[in-house]
Amino acid sequence: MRQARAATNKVRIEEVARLAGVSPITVSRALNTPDKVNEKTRAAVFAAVEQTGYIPNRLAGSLASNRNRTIGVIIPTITNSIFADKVQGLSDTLTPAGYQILLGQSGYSIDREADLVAAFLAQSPSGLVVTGSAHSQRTQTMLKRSGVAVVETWTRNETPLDMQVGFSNEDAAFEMVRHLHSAGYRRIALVVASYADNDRAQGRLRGYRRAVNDLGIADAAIELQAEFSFSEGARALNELMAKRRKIDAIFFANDILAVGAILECQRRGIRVPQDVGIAGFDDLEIATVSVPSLTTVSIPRYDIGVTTAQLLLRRLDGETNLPGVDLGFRIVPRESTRRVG
Amino acid sequence: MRQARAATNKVRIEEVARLAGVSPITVSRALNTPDKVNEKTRAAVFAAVEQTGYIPNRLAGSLASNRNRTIGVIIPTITNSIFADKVQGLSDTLTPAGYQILLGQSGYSIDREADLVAAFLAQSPSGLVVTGSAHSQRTQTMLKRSGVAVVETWTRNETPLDMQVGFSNEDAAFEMVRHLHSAGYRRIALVVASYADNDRAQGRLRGYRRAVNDLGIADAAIELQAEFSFSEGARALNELMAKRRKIDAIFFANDILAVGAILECQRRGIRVPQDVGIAGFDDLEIATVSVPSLTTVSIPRYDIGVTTAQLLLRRLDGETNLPGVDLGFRIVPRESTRRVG
DNA sequence: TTGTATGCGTTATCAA
DNA sequence: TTGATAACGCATACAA
Repeated sequence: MRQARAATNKVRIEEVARLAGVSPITVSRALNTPDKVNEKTRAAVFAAVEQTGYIPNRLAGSLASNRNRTIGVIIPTITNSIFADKVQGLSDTLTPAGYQILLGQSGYSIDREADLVAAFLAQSPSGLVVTGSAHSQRTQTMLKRSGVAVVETWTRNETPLDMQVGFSNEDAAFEMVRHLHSAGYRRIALVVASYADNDRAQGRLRGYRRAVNDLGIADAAIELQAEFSFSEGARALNELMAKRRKIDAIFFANDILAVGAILECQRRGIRVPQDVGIAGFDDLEIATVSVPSLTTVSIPRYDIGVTTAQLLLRRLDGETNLPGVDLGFRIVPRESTRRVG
Repeated sequence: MRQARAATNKVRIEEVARLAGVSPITVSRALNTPDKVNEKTRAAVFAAVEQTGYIPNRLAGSLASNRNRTIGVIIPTITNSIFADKVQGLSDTLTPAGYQILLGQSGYSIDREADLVAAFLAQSPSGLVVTGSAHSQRTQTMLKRSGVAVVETWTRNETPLDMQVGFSNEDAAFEMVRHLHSAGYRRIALVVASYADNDRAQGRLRGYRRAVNDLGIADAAIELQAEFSFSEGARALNELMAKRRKIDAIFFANDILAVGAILECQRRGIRVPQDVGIAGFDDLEIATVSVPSLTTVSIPRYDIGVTTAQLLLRRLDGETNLPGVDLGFRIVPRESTRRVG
C-alpha cells in the first residue's frame, strides 16, 4: 500500500460531521443552504462548527461546484483615486453578498491586462470587471472562450464585450468645452493623459475636437499630453502660458492636473479665472475646496462600482440580457471658470 | 449507472497531454517545473498548450498541492491613498512573482477584519497582510490556528503576530511636536482620526502627549478627532480658531486634513505659518505643491508594500526567523511652519 | 430531510 | 525523465 498524502492539520467537514452526528453532506447543506436542513440538525452542526473552529475549504468547494465566489477586478492603477472609489463601490456591494475581490493593476497596458485576465481565469472567477473597452485580441479570445461574466467600466459604446457600466467620455468632454465657450473662453487648450490603448482619453480627445470644430474655435486649439500628478499640471500650465499664441482656458482631463495648475497660478500670480480659466474632470473632493474652487465634470465613480456589482450579481443569479448602463456625467461650474455674461 | 456530472467545456490538462503525446503529469511538470522535463517533451507540451489555449485550473492545482498563490490583503479603506500606495507596492512585487492579491476593506472595524480573515483563510492563501496591530481575539485565534504567514503593516511593536513592516507612529508624532516646538510654537493642538481599535492613531496620540509633557507645554494641549477629508480639516481649523484659548500650531495626523485647513486659512485670510503653523502626516504629493507647502512626516508608503511582499516571498521560500522591519519616517519641514531658529 | 456514491482537475507519491 | 495511481476536501446527483 502506498503512503497516504500528508493531510493538512486543518479541521475538515468530516470532523464537524462526526461531532454533530450527521454526514458530511448535511454539514455542507447546513452551511450553504440552511433552510434545506432541519432546525435541530442545523443547530447541532453550527455548534460543532463553533467548537472546532471549522473554516470550509473554498478551493475544494469551488472545484466541486464549479463556481468560485470571486470577482476579478482589473484597473489601470489603484493609485488614481477614481479607481479606488470604484473598487470601494464594488467591495461594498460584493463583500456582503459573499464574494471576494481579486485585484489586478494593468498599468494602462493591454498586454498586462491580458496576463491578468489569464491569471484570473485560472481561478475560475464568477465574473470579471475591466476598465475601458480597449483590449488585446488575446484578452477578447480568452474572455469569449471562458464564457465568464464581464463588465467593462468607465465607458459606453456600441460594441460591448458583454456588459458595460459607465458614461460617454466623448460627450462629457464635448459638453465641458461648450461650457467654457459659453463662459466666454475662445482659446481653449486640452491637457489629457496618454491615449495609447486608453479609450477614455481617446473619447475625451474626440469630444474636445468635435466641440472646437463645432464652435469654430479649432484654430486656437492646442492639445497636450501629461501624466497623472499635480506637478505635471503645473508643468503643462507653464508650457501653455509660454506659448506665443496665448490660450485663455485650459481643460484638464483630470482634477489632479487642474489643481496642480491652479496652485502653480497662485505661485506665479496668475489670476484664475480672469487670466486663465481652468477646468478639470472627475469632481474629486479637492475640486470643491480648492481656491478658487474647480469647474469640473462630475462622474459617478463610486456608483460605477456599485452598479457593476449589482449587474454581476443579477447575472450570476441567472438573469440574462442585462443592459449596458449609462450613468451619465454632470458639468459642475465653479469659480475657476469665468461667469457667463 | 448514475449520470455523470456535467463537465466544463474548458480545456483540461488531459487534452493537452493527449495532443502532446504525454501523460497529464508531464504537462503539469512542463508548466510548473520546466527543468525537470526533457527539452523536446517540453516543446511539445508548450505547443499543445498554445494550440488549445489551455489555462490551468488553479483551484484544482491548489487543492492538490495545498498551496494557493494568493495573498490576502486587508486594509481599512482603499479610498485613503496611503493604503493605495501600499497595495501598489504589494502588487508590483507579488504579481511578477506569480501571486494574486485578494483585497478586503475592514472599514477600520476589527470585527469586519475578522470576517475578512475567515473568508480569506477559506481560500488557503499563501499569506495575509493586515494593517496595524489591533485585532480581535477571533482574528488572532484564526491566524494562529491556520499557521499562515502574516505581516502586520504600518506599525512596529514588541508583540507581532508574526512579521511586521512599518514604523513607530508614536515616535513620528513625538518628533513632529518637537519640531514644532523648536520652530517656536508653544500652543500646539492635535487633530487625529478616531482611535477606537486604531493603533496607528493611538500611537500618534501617545507621541503627542509624551512630547507636550516632556516639553512642558501640556497645559496648552488640545486634542480633536476628525474624519478623513479636506472639509473635516477646515472644520477642525475653524473649531480650534474659535476657542478662547488660542493655539498657535496644529498638528494634523494626515495631510488631507492639513491641506483642508490650509485652504480654509486662505479663504479666511489667516496667514500660514505666521498666524498659525500647520503640520501634516504622510507626505502626499499635495504637501509639496500646496501653497504654502506643507510641513509633514514622510512615511515609506510604497516601500511598506514592497518590503512586505519581499518578506512574504522569502518566508514562502522557506526562510524562517524573519525580522520585523522598521522602515522609519522623516520629518519634512516646509513653508507651513516657521523656520527653526 | 438525510445519506451514498462519485467526480471536480490537478499534483504528490512512488515505481519504472 | 516519465508514468500509474491515489489523494486534495467538498458538492452534485440520485435514492431513500
